[in-house]
Amino acid sequence: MTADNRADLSPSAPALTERQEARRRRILDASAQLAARGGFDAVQMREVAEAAGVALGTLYRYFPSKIHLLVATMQDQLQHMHTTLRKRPPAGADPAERVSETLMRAFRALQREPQLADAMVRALTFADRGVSPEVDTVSRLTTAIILDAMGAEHPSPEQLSAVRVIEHTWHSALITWLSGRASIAQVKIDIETVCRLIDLTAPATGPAAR
Amino acid sequence: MTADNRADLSPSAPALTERQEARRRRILDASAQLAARGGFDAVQMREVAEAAGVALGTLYRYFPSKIHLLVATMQDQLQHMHTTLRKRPPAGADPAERVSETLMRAFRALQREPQLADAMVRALTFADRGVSPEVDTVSRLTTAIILDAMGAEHPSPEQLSAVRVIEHTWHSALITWLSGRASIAQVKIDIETVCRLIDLTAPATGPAAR
DNA sequence: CGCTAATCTAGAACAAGTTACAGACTTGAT
DNA sequence: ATCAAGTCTGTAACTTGTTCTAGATTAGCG
Repeated sequence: MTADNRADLSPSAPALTERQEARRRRILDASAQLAARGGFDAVQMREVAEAAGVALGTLYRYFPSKIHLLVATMQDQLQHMHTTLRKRPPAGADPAERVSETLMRAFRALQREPQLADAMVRALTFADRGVSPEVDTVSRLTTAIILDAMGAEHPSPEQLSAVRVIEHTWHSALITWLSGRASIAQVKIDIETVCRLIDLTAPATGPAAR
Repeated sequence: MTADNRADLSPSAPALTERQEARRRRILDASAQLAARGGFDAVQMREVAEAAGVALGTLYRYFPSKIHLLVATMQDQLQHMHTTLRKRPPAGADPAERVSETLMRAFRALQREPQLADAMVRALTFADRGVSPEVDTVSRLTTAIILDAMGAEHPSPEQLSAVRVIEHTWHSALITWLSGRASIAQVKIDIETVCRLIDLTAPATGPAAR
């Protein structure tokens, strides 16, 4: 049913043919599958190409580097997550609760495929200037998810700053968890801590506000 | 004067001879110099070895991977920074101000050698489990710097959480700046925003408190 | 259909991180 | 001073990301 929900993501893309769309999908799937097995290192370009039934040169035509490929994989997964989350919005009373609930839900999803998470997050933070547009897309998706959870249609600049800081914390906390330097509980605490910033920047919330 | 201020950093190290200490230093200096020129990519193990006047195998004996080398380089630089900062403590009135002042000072230092910053920060966030101990050392150093700025001798668990979130934001904001996705001004805002968490967790500060 | 440009394939080649190894040099203990 | 163990050097080989090339296929168009 959700056949073409990425159409508006890259308006610069020159409209792929059906076979090309299929190739792209095979590549992304192969990437995710290899990543789920062995993390970042297991996503080897030759293996991705073979698993996707595509020549190495073609793989590089679609994704100009391993980092591009993995960031695109992350885009793909985030999209899933976003639609999933929209179906069951968080139930918390205030925005801070809803955001941390949402992020913890995402976190639990990542825990189910820690190796995949490893590959995607490492690629994301390792990406250099050449991948900025793609990384930015991921960032915008993440922002959208958080704003959704907050229920902020027209966020103030202050709220946007808070969201940025939440994103920073989210990425960095994931990294500490993935590299075994922080426990799941620790990540939870960090997320809840940073979400307190939302209350701090809330513009007169509550029923009797204004 | 500050001849041996890293003695207590790695009690597990098996006491190097003088020549070995000198080799280690030459390697770290070569690493920092190459990094300052061309960032992460310019730190090539063969070149580091040559610049340090050491065989490739020896380089790998001292630092088992490029990531280890760059994380150690970061340790080294952080140490400098810490002693520098201790000389002129931040002047702000409340802890949040002092911490953001300190971090902004560190940020300005990094701006002077953006390529070096790139190499170190990318290595830090790309490091996997095998480098955890070293990355942890860097993290502890950073924590110490922040706690120093806060003036918190015996931080509460809540305060420690805030510090962790500040560190997350610090690292991730640096990355967005290094990859050209955020301006210097943006980083400043993010740091100031996250530092507000400190007030939130302050245990009865000020003379007339409680 | 037949042409042309773009795309795809297979495979070689190159770059840089990492490993392996044989022989020379240091170190520390006796 | 001498010996054993450990360290360092120089160099080649291996791995995986990336680039390149020549020829086959495909897509769009008249």
